[in-house]
Amino acid sequence: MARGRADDPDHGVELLWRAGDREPRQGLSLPRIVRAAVELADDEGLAGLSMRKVADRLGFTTMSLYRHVPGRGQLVDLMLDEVLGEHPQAPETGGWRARLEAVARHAWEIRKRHPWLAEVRGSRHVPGPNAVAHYDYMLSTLAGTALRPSEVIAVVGMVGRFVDAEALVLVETRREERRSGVSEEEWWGSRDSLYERLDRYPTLSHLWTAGGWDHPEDSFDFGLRRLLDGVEVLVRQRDEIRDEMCAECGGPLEPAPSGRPRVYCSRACQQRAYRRRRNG
Amino acid sequence: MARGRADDPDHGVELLWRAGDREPRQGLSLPRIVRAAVELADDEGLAGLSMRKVADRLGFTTMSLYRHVPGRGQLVDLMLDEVLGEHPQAPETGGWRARLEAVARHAWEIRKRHPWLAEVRGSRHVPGPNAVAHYDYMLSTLAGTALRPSEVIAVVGMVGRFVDAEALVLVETRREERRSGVSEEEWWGSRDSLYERLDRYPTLSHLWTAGGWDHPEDSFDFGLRRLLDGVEVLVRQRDEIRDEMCAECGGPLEPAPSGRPRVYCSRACQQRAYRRRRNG
DNA sequence: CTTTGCTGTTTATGCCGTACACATAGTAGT
DNA sequence: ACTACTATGTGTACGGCATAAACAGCAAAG
Repeated sequence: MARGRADDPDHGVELLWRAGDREPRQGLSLPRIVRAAVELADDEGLAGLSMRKVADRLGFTTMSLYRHVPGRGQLVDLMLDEVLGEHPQAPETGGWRARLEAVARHAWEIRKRHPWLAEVRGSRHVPGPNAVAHYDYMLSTLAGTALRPSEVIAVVGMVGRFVDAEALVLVETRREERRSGVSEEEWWGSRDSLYERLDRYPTLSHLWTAGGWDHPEDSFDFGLRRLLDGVEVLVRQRDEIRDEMCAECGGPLEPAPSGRPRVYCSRACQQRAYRRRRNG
Repeated sequence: MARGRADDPDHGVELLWRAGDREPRQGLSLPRIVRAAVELADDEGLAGLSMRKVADRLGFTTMSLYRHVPGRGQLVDLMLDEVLGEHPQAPETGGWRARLEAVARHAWEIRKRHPWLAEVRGSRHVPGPNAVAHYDYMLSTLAGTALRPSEVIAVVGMVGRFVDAEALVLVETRREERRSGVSEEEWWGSRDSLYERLDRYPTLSHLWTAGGWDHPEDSFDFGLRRLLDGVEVLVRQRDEIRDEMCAECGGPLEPAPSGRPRVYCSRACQQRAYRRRRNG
């Protein structure tokens, strides 16, 4: 096995989704390689992850890895699913907002433990079972709202990108601090030759003297709150619309004589929805 | 010149902020290097930007570049400011929301022209004059609101990261499509071996059959709207608070007998604010 | 006329991913 | 029991990357 060329995605799917491989008592094995790679990336970041170093860590030659993994790219895919498997989503209760916030904070925690997660780039990473489980759970937080399917997907995508963007700045500052031995604050504090030239920028100067940089907001908390507020605006909007129209055909909804809120405009629509739910 | 080592940030400041260098009629020069590098990155992305290729494009040897630029990192800093200089911020009118949206869309356009902008990583890029001008303008859009200084800064940071995150997925898909000759849609459409395994994920399946992926939201437009909605919630909240307290000392505000909204609680506060505005 | 500094070149070091040919060992088939 | 095949690990090599260090030519300054 592992004979597929590095650019055969289907082989990657196979590697990701086959479960419970027996691990040989000695020698290399895919899970061992992946775990070593995760450790390495935790220590040195994704840029510091090289096939050579992974092999060294395991006490084998570089090329031995290629007997088990098609290449570096696929190794990263496998690492992704590995760490998501270590942090299963704990089902939360509450409204959509509480659950979505919990899911975002969970992703944030995972990225603090494995900072390289946010550094993974590329649009064609085959998701493994754990990644899909996470994604499905994120989607489920909004499934109960009146958001349209495409909107649910868009919101989840946005939240994911938000967490990654925040994690990315975090890991970058951390790494530069570790590499140079100079803290971010110190480094920027030493840029006098830069600050000398900033007088001519009015708003910047004003916010500076007003102390805007002295007690900055927590970037993640602040951003997450704004983001959820923005989603909430949309959810409320959709809820209002839902209250006025048929959930199946979108037609107008006459108020029920009983005063109880109606969902479908006719018995026909109600049954169509029921059948759709059974089949799909 | 250009004798500073690659890890001397002050030398980078010097390079970025000195204006109007005379360009020699022939031979290398910093502006020519930067322009060639921008062209290259436009074509091949930031990962495709190498000192070798820049030098080739100019018809010089690799090492000749190092006579003018300390290293690749500083070159990227210079490229950043170069392209921001090509797209000056057009002053917009309107409320904070219209202006902030315009500024975000402007940044989005720049990133579509120079996709590598979003790929620039690292927390210690010295900003050049054009970068600072852009930043100052972004800050100014919110200066008229009741947001606290730290909140203005946080919002601007969030918007910037949002645009970069969206630009990043765009450039990544584009590049993979160009590299492989297979469109994103085709590629994912060919992953049958993956889709076979997704039945067990309920929300995912439900949204799939509901057609959530058939007509996806425009990621940038959708996200920007949510984001601005979220900021608006905060602005409104702060405005309410502002209406109830003194803009200078934060103390309670008694309603004026005339009914006209008051801003300061006392003449003393009004004068303090006036003096502060004159000095800062 | 020589010294100095600016500019470009040459060579070399140490990373990286991975293609390819080879060695070895265990196993299935006869 | 002998053979052929397969799985697994190794060694060497190629092309690409950033950049350090030494060197060569040339122009202006002394």
